[in-house]
Formats: sequence, C-alpha cells, structure tokens
Amino acid sequence: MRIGELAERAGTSTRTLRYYEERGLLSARRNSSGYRDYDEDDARLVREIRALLGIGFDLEETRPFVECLRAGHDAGDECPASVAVYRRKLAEVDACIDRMQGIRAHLVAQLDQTESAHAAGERADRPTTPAAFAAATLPDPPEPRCALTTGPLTKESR
Amino acid sequence: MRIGELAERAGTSTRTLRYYEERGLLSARRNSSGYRDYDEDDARLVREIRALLGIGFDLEETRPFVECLRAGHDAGDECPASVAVYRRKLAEVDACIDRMQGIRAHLVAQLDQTESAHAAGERADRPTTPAAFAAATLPDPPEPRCALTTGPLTKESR
DNA sequence: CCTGGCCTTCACGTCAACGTCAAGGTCTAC
DNA sequence: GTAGACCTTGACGTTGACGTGAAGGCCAGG
Repeated sequence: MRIGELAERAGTSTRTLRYYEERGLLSARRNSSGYRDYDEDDARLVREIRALLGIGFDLEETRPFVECLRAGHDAGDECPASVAVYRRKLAEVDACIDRMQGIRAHLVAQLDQTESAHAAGERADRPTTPAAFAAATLPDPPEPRCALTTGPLTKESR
Repeated sequence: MRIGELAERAGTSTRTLRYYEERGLLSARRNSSGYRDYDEDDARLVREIRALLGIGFDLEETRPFVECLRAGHDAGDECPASVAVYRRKLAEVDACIDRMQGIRAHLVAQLDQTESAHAAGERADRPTTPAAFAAATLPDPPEPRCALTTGPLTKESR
C-alpha cells in the first residue's frame, strides 16, 4: 500500500509517516516509480507507535518497541528494553499523579477560601496569599515533573 | 530596585522579566538613565506569576491574578476572573489525574503480563498487543488532555 | 491530451517561555 | 580613565512532532 492509505488507516498524516522514517522508526520499499510501499507489518508498527504516543511516550521511547517488533517478536513489549521503558514511564506517571494531586488539593483549598470569604462578610481569614501557599505546599518537585501533553491527534480528532 | 535584583529575588532571570513586560503582565517605571525601576508590589506580582506557573498555569492564565493585584486587591485570587481560572484548572487537573490513572493501570497490566510470561514458560496468554490494549482501554480522551510540564525553573534549580 | 489525484523532496512555520548572543549605554570603584 | 558590573534593545535559537506550502513527477479516466 502507498503512504496515503497507510496514513488513513493509521489515522494520521503522510507527513507524520515521512517524519517517522526520517527518525529511523519506519522504513519503506520503493516501487518502480519511487513511491513508498508498505505492508501489514508496517501498519502494525505505526499503530504501535501511535498507541504509545497516545499514552504519553515520546517518539524516542517508542524505538525499543519498534525494534522489538522488527526483530520478529509478536508484541513490541516482549523485549527487555521495552519493559524498561514501561517501568520508567510508570515511575514518571506515579510522580505526575502525586504532583497533580498536590496541585488539586491546593486549588481546592484556595477555592474553599474565596468561597467562604463570599459566604461570610467578605472577611474570612486569608492566612496566605496563593503565591505563598503554592511555594510552601509544593516544594519544588524533583527533576522531570509532569508531561503527557495533548498526545497525537488522529486525523478525525481535528 | 533594578531588574537584576528583582530577578534574583524572584528566583528567575532578567530575560524572563522583560518577557513578562513584553506580554503586558509587568510594567516598570524608568529612572533617569532609562533603567527599569521596580518596587515591592512588582516583586509580589512576579512571585505570584511564578507560583502560578509552578503549578501548571500558563502565562495567559496568570493575567487575571495580575490584574486583580494591580487593581489593589490583597490577593490575586480575590477577583471572579481568577476564581474562574481556578475552577477551570481544577477541572483540567481532575481530567489529567483520571487519564494518568488510566495510563498507570494500563502500564501495570502490561508489566504484569510480561512478568508472568517470564515466570511461566515464556507462554502466558497475550490477549492483546499493547497497541490494541491502549486503543481499547483509553478511548481518546476529549480535547485538552494533559499538560503541566516542567514548570518554571528557578535560578537555583538549574 | 488534459485534468485531477496521488506521490516525491526540500525547507520553512508553529507554539511557549524563555536562553543566548551582540552591540552598545551607564555607573561605580580603583 | 578605565575595568567591570550593571543596564538597554534587537533578534535569532531551543524543543517535539509534526503542518504547510512549493515545485515537480507519475498515472488513471474521459
């Protein structure tokens, strides 16, 4: 199949597939007229990449999975390198959840405060400014902090 | 005080402060030689911005807080616009936590699976590929998804 | 033969929140 | 008077994962 069909079937764009090739994650035979030619294995590979991106992996992190599949394994996570990435990601996600929950608590506290200020006569105690509170309550989480942004956009989700 | 001192006291850089001014979040008198001149209120303002960025707000979202402070309020979140941002952020954070927990569960499941495959004779059932699993378990969370990346770096944290 | 729809390779644009020069003015200390 | 530490504006660089043209080749249908 040609690049357009693969893109459509993977719910992405041709540009994206060329980009993956550029990054060494995907490769393609060429037909007589120089067009890229893909097969079902390539489709699986792209779906794997997209799925991993979708749960917050970055492109480089999908590489072990891709190589695992290309090495002939049935699943991209059958190789130790992939499992290692899983573990790293799990730690990251746990850290992120902790951080989010801290922030959530902070937001709720601030909202409670302004709310009770309105309920009472505009003069509930304001023990801390939001800035001071944030600084005190969230003491600079370590290095990587959170990530996991908008994820890959499928062709339909635009 | 001049820009360097304010930057140091806010744990950030002069470039950052000029950037905030460029974005209309900060303003400065000028002394006789054209240098920016800040006072304590400006320092508070910058600390507020930094604190909010630190908990995942983007710059635009800090604007209501800044304007609230500049309007003479004791705290940046005393104004309805700020509270609205709090509420939006809380919803975002909640959505993000949900998503993270879904991803966490997915990762744990995958890890359990490869682990038990190793424990048994390399042939535990593999009901789904990771890609298929991800697609099925995480059915395309709505629009904004997660964010809340590395947050602002204080001058010391580098 | 021509139109339209694929495909090809460059190569620059995007977004946020700044970092990092560069070229030059100002002020303080010695 | 000059070194050094500050300040000024301007403008380009960074990062990831692509988007968006431009200029042109290939091929099927009418």
